[in-house]
Amino acid sequence: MARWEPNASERLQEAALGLFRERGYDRTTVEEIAARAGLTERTFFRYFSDKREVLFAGAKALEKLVTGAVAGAAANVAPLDAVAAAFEATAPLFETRRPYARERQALVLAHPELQERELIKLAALAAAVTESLEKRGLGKTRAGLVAEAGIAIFKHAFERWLDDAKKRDLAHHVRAVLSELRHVTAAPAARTTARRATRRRSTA
Amino acid sequence: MARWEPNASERLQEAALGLFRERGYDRTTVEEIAARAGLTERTFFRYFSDKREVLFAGAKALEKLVTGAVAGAAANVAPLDAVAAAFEATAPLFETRRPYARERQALVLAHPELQERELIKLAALAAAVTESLEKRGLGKTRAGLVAEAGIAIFKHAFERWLDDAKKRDLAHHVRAVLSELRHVTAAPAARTTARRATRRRSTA
DNA sequence: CTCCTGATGTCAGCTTCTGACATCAGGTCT
DNA sequence: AGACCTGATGTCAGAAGCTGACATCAGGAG
Repeated sequence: MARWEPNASERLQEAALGLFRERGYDRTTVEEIAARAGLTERTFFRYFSDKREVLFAGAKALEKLVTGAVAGAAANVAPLDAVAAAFEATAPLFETRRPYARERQALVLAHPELQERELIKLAALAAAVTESLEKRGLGKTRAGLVAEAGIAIFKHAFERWLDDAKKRDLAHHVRAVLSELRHVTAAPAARTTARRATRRRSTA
Repeated sequence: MARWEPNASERLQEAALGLFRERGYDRTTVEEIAARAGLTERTFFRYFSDKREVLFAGAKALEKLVTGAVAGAAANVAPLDAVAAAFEATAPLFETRRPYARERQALVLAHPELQERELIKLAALAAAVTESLEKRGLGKTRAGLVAEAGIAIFKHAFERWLDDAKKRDLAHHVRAVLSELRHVTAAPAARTTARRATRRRSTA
């Protein structure tokens, strides 16, 4: 028989989420979270470096999944396609949790401090993907751009997925958004139909 | 004669930067910053909503400049070009301050809490640009993608500009990075020379 | 049986940030 | 002129987040 109840971290996460739902994020203290989990404030801070972090426990797993997929992509796949495919591969992580994801999204959106944390997690993910791409031989800037484009695709795909009345899966939206990105970044040679030529400086 | 020394906000910014340089960010308290500026801690928090914010006073001006330029771009310019041009237009804001920008960059890079703040400022900028693009008739997702691509271009261009031994201006680097982005997001029809066809699902 | 380890608790303290209220020079209104 | 208002600042108390140092103690290792 163990000395303490197991799964302290999970208990803290559940307690936190419950309290945030009931009272809101700011009106919940770390002491209250710990108490609900049967622990003390000090122990909370041993598991999570700060109050926000309790909502981002899954970030490391996501990062590993994505970077692994990028690293494992066939060498002849275009970098952006490899990254998009890697994000498609995360669909199973979320598939069964759409209601939870929606609730979490609303919570984060309502609190700038949580948005900041989300943004730095995504930035860390972008950095990790960048590194994977550099190992495939891409230059630093290009690797960074592709990684950040991938993050942008993921963000918009995720948002669409959350709101999708037709309940199509995340991978579907990733493909759709990738297609839009390609459309919108395509070089502006001949746009729509009849237009006077646009004055263009030669880039690069 | 005024009742108080003028330019309280500027004095606080200077005091903060000086102390951060001398002792480091974490070992500087808000009370010390205020004291150096001849004010009290309470007054500091009247000018800046938190300790980090004192380093981001220029963000609003940057946002106005960029969104203004996007809104004022000719209607026949491709959205991504309009956004890139808007970022090129920010060059004068930085041109004379390369050493300061470098120091600030190092400070932010060394402190995750400052990175978070920088990221959310960029996200706000992206949101503002997105709105400008929507007014030009772009759909929500496309506007968001273009804005975020623009931010990515700006970030990498800025980094290159900081380190550029040849001291070329920011606009030059924006154009170069834009070109790289276009290259790297181009649809992968016929890549380099001899390759076996890549299996591709039809997107969208 | 003893010792060590590791998860937890206890406690004191610093810093950030906020609300409530006080102060008071200078301009405004009559 | 004199009363009054305004707005920038100061003072004070306190909540909450977070940290370092040290104590506790069940269970495993030897």
